[in-house]
Amino acid sequence: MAARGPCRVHYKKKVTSFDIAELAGVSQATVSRALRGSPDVSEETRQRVMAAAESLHYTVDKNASNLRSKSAGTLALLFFEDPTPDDSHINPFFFSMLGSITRACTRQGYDLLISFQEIGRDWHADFAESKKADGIILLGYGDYLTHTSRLEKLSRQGTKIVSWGAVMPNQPCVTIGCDNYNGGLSVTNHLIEQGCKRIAFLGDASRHFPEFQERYRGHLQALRAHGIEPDEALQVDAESSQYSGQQAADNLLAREHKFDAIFAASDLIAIGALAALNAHGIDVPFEVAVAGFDDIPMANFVNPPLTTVRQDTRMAGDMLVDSLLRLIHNDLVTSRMLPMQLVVRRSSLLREVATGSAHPQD
Amino acid sequence: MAARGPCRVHYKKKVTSFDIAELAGVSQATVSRALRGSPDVSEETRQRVMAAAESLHYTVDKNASNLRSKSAGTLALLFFEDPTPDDSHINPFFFSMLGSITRACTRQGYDLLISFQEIGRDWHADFAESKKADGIILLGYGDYLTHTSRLEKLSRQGTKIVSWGAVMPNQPCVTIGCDNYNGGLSVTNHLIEQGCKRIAFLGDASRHFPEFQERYRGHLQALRAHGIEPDEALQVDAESSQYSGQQAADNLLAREHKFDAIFAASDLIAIGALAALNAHGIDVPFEVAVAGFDDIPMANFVNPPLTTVRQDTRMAGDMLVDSLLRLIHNDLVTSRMLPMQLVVRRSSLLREVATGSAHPQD
DNA sequence: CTGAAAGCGCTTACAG
DNA sequence: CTGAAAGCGCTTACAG
Repeated sequence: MAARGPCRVHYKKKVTSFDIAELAGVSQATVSRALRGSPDVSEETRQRVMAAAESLHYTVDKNASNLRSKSAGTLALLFFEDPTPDDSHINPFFFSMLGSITRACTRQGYDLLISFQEIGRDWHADFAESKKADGIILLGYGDYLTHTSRLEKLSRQGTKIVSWGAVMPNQPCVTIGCDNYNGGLSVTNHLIEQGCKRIAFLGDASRHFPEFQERYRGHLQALRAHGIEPDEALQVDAESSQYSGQQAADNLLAREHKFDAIFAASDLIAIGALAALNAHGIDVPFEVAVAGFDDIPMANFVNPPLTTVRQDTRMAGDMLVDSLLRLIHNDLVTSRMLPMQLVVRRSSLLREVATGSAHPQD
Repeated sequence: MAARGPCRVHYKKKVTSFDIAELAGVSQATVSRALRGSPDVSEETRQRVMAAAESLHYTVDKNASNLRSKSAGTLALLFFEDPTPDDSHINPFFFSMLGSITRACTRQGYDLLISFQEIGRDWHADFAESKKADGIILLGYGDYLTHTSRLEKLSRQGTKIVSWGAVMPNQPCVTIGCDNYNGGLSVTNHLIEQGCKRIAFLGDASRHFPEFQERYRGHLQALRAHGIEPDEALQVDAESSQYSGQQAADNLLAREHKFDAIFAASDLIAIGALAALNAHGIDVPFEVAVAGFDDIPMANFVNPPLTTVRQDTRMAGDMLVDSLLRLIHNDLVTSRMLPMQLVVRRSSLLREVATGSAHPQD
């Protein structure tokens, strides 16, 4: 019985470098060299090999080449944000990062593997992860403390890791992050300049969320610099989600402490707060000014448009990939802090300010 | 000179299945079988192998196993949304999909490679893509027509592809999508029930955007079923972005045709329209009711909360991965349409309706 | 149920 | 500048 139908696919034998070698009239080794751009191959030979490869739609088998050369040619992106029941509530900010990281990888000739596995749960899966990729990029607003010991263990095993987050001493791995402290500082300076005196902070400012903590530090510093005594009753914990922001704002309103501004530790929190204020019939910005952090694309389209701190996701992605590759090549790498930029929009505009433009940093 | 410092890393020899074999006192072949869960291995042997593997932190080398078994163990996710200058303006809806696709892959033991390369540009990169992964999942609200011929070519070369999009005859590949037609139908039915008579449609309803086109078809059908003659002046092209939605709404307002509702082809468009209406001091919903499509997480947090059509991203992701795997295994696969659900929120509520619950479909 | 052996498709010293 | 050959770490008939 002649095989037909489902077996059809087997007839098409895989094109290998030997096929190209034969067609180009060279050895298989030379094909490999030519295709990898080795300087040892004469230009004329290379041309012939390239043409042969093209004509047979040949591409190098990644598995074979990686096996042989002992590099995966792949980086892994691990979202370790604390899981929400609903997958969808991931910070859009990280989606921007995803874009820039992907492009940076492509530019560098690496593939990008992606995973949402919580690093907190399945030790084995993480480890497997570390063997499939040459290195790992960590992304998330999750609880750092629960991850720290794990990170240290992975690092000790030689896994190459860079993380987006708070650039601080004693981080378990190379970290790239924005200048959260000065971001917090400029937001609160701006709110004070607008005449706000009782500024609430929405976000968990504990050691578990070092980025929020840094933003809060900047906030406190700005208050003190203006002779305003911080009031603990004006800080309400929140994770980075609209829902959490909404709840935090509701909490704050229930406390019946007066406040004239909200500085939310992230745009999602700010947008949740906006919804809560709205539901209570409170006018933004005239009764309560609001500012966020991240400058997600939506920030410019909520009502009113949200004052926030822009992080340069493009540069962040480039730098994460660049740092990881240096780590992989055993080059020198250090953690780095990226500049940020205050973006003033209507949600905090009580007085005239040069609109749309960045606020000068102090 | 004894090597030190940077060479340190070479001392740590890679753990292979031979090491496990020795430790467990079996052959390397048995290690492989035990770890892959072959029924040919006695439970007792398996236990011993597992323990040995664990104690040496051994994990199977993916490159080697894939090379041998001739499968990449990897699926690729290709975003082919028409590129924006700024990476960040990708539809959050697809981020939800990304989450569910990732999890579905993990469940099935596949890795997920991700790429934003526009399928329209680099033929070679695409082809390479297709060799690195066992199959490709296509995601995007981009212009289908420009991609069709390319898809057909890839399909003909035996590349396994499934696409998220409009389920229609003559699609170049297996397609999973939601019921856009009935989605459009129920939105417009709902708006009419609320008393709206002149309903604008914001979105490119041409063959280039078949999903929008289907939503528009449903919209027209609902109008006609209620004896309302569609007015071409009330359809304005828009791509799926807030900016484009804002512009479209501005355009619509400039036309000075009266309208009492906007049905936006996506939530991003709707949110842009909301911003435009706002800027013009037009009250939503009482002067103009607004509805979108997708139910992105932000839809519930804009002001007012947005009526929209929910697509089940969880099921969508499962189904995309499942279909692709069937395709890879040469099983029978057909395109499938997923149910959708109208979600009524304040942006379209002119009369009393059972709040928060789904609107009964007609 | 287990082992010995072949071989997946490359890369890279080594030798010329 | 090129070729012959070894070998990366697995999986899987094949034989027992």
